[in-house]
Amino acid sequence: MTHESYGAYESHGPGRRSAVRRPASIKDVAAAAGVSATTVSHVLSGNRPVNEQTAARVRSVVNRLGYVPASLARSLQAGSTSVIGLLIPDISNTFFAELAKGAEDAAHDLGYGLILCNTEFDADREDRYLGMIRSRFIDGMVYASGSPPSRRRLEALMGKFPIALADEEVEGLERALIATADHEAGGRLVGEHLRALGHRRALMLTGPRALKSGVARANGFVRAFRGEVVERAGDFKEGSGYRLVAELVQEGGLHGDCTAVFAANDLMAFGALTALREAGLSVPGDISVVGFDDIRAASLAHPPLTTVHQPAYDVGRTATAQLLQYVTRGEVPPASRHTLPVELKVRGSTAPIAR
Amino acid sequence: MTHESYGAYESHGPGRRSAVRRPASIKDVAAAAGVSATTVSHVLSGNRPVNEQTAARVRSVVNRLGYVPASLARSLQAGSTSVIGLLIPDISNTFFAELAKGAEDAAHDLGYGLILCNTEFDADREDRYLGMIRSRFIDGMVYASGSPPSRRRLEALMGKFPIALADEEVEGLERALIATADHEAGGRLVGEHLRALGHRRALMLTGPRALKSGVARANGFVRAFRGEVVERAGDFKEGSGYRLVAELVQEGGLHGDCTAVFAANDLMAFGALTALREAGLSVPGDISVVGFDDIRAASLAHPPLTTVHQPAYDVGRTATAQLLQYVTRGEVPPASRHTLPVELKVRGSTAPIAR
DNA sequence: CTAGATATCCAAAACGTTTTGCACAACAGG
DNA sequence: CCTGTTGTGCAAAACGTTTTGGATATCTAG
Repeated sequence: MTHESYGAYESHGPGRRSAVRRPASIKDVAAAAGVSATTVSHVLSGNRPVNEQTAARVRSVVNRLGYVPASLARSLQAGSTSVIGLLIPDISNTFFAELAKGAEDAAHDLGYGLILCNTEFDADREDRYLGMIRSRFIDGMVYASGSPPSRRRLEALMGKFPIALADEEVEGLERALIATADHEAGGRLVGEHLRALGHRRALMLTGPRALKSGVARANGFVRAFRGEVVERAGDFKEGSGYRLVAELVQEGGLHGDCTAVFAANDLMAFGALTALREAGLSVPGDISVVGFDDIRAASLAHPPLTTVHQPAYDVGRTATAQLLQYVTRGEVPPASRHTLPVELKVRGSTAPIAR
Repeated sequence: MTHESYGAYESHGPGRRSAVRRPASIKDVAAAAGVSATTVSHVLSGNRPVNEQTAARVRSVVNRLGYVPASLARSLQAGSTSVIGLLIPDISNTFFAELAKGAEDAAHDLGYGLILCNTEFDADREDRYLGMIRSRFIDGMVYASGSPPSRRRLEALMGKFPIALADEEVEGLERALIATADHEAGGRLVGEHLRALGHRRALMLTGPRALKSGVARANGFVRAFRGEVVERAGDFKEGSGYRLVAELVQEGGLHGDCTAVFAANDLMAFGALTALREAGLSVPGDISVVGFDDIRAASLAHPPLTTVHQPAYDVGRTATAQLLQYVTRGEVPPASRHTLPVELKVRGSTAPIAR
C-alpha cells in the first residue's frame, strides 16, 4: 500500500464543524510550520537530513493538522501505485478464495494492495479490469483462469505490463510467469488409484476444452488409467456435473458400464454425486467418484470425496510473490514456471470394483 | 473503475523495440495531432464540442499511439479514485467470500474497483488498510467485522470518511450505515426449533463476546429456547468448536446433560461434529447440532447441518450499494440500517430428543 | 455595417506530492 | 585569508490529467 499514516487525523483546536473541509495538504503543513513543502517532505520521508529542531516543529504541526500525505499525488510522482489486481472468475469458489488469500498475503507482505477482479467469466468485465493495467492504475496483474476470449487480449498486454498467470496456463502464452499446480500429476494419481482398485472403464468429466489445466488433468489420467475412458465436457460448475451424469444414467450408459467417474473439479463431482444418488446408485458401492481441488466441502461431503488436493493458497501466493519481484524493480517479468505439487486424498467415495 | 480504454495499445509504425518506452501521454497525442492537450481531452471526454474533422484526426493519433489516459492523474484532478475497500477477516471463509462477491458486484455495477483487505483479525493489518482511506487512496470502505481494537480507530474515521458496516455492528457505532442479517431472529428460530423438538438444555458456542452479531444470536436463542443454556465462548474457528466440545465431553458435562449444541457459526459446528463423533456420540441420535451461516459445506456435511441461512451475498451487496450511493455524491453517509431476513434450514443434524 | 451569438481552440491553473539543483551560512584546514 | 566541506533549507520542475476563462474567427440578425 505505502499508504502509511504519518499522524493522527484528529483536528484539535477551536475547529468549528464546517460543512466540508479540505484535508490538510503538505503546503498547509509547510505554511503552519514556517518552512517549505520540500522540508516537510524531507522530514517525513527522511530522504535528506533536516535540523532536528525544525523537524520537531514540523512533526508537531503534522500531528495537529492530522496531515496524511495524499497517496494519489505520491503515486503519480512515483509512477507506480503499489496496487496490483487479481483476476479470477469466482471468489465464492473456495478454490479461488484460497488462491486469493495467498495472493493477498503475498501482496500485503510487500506493502501492496490487491484489487479483486471477479469476472464470472464475463469477457466485458475482464476487459474492463484489464483496462486498469493499461491506464496504469495497477502495477501488475495476477491472472487466474479467465475466459478464452479475454486471453487473446492478454497476449497483447503480456509483453508490456507485468502479468503473472496463476493456476491456469494460457494457450499460446508459454512465455510468461506461471505458477500452477501439477495438474498432469494429479490426473495421473487418480488414474493409478482407480486402476489399482480394479476399474477399467471410467467416465471423465472435463472442463471447457480451452483450459489447459483441465486438459493436463485429463491427459495425466488417461495415460495412467490405461483403460477405456468416456469423456464429457462440462463447465466446472456443479450443475454441469449433475446434468452430464443424469443424461448418461438415463441413456443407461453408466451403470454396469463405467464403474468410476473422474470429475475435473470437486464441484462437478458433487453434481455427479447428487445425480447418482437420485438414480439410486450407491457411491462407492456401485460407482466410485473422484474429484479435483479438495475444496473444504470435499471432506465433509457424504461420502467424503476422494480428490486431488491442490495447493490453492500456495499457487496464489507464489504467483503474486513472483510477480512482485519484478514489479518492485519496474521490470516486466521473464518466462518462468513454478509447478507446485499436488496430493491424492483417498476418502470414502472410491472403492475396489465390485465383481 | 473509470479506467476505460480509449483505444488499442498496439503501436504500429516502424517502432524499434526500445528498452523501456514511456507510455504516450496526452501531450504526445496533442503534439502529434497538432492540437492542444485541452482539445485532446475534450475529444475524449466529450465535455465540450470539437470540430469533427479535428476530432477524427485526434482519434486516429490516439489509436496509433495506443494512448490510454493515466487514471492516476485523472483521479488526482478529480479528487476521487473510484475505488473502495472491503475489509474482512478471512476471504477463505465462504461466508465472507460470498459477501465479497456481493460487494464486488455492487462496486462493479457503478464502475468502482474493490480492494480486498483481508485482515486475519490482525490489528496492525487493519490499521494499515484503514490508512488507505485516510490517505484518500480509496473513496470509501465496507467494513465487515474487524477486530475489537481496530473498531476504536474506526470511530474516529467514521464521521470523516464514507464507511459502511456490513454483517457486523460495531459497539458504540450505532450511528452508521449498516447492512446486517437479522442475527437475533436467526437465534430465535434456532431456539424455537430446538424447543419444539423437546430439547430443554443446550450448549451454546458463542463467538468472541465483543461481536454484537454473536451476542444477538445468543440473545435471540436464549429468549426463544426458554430452557437451560450453557455458554462457552469460541473464536468462530473450527478448532475452537472442536476444543470446547471435546473439553466438555471429557468433563462428562455433555452427554445425558445437554441434548443439543448451538454453534454461533457453521465452522464451529463442524468442529463440534468432529469432537462428538470422536467421542462416540451420534448426531442427531444422542445430540442435535445447529450451526449458523449456511456455508456451502453445511448441506454437504454428514449429517447435513441444520443451520440458519444468512444472506451473505445480499449483505455485501447492500452495504456496498448503500455506501456508494453517498460516495458518488461525495457525501458522508448518514445513519441507516438495513436488516436482511434469515432462514432456518432444517437438515439432518437435529432430531427430537431421545427419551 | 455592426453588435452579438456561435464555433473552435488554446493557455494556464489546479490537483498534491517528490526530487533536483542551488543558495547561503558556518566552519574547518591550509 | 582563501578554499573546500558540511549543514540547512528553498524554488522550481516534474508526474498527467481536467477545467476554466479567454481569444480569435465566422456567422447572424438588425
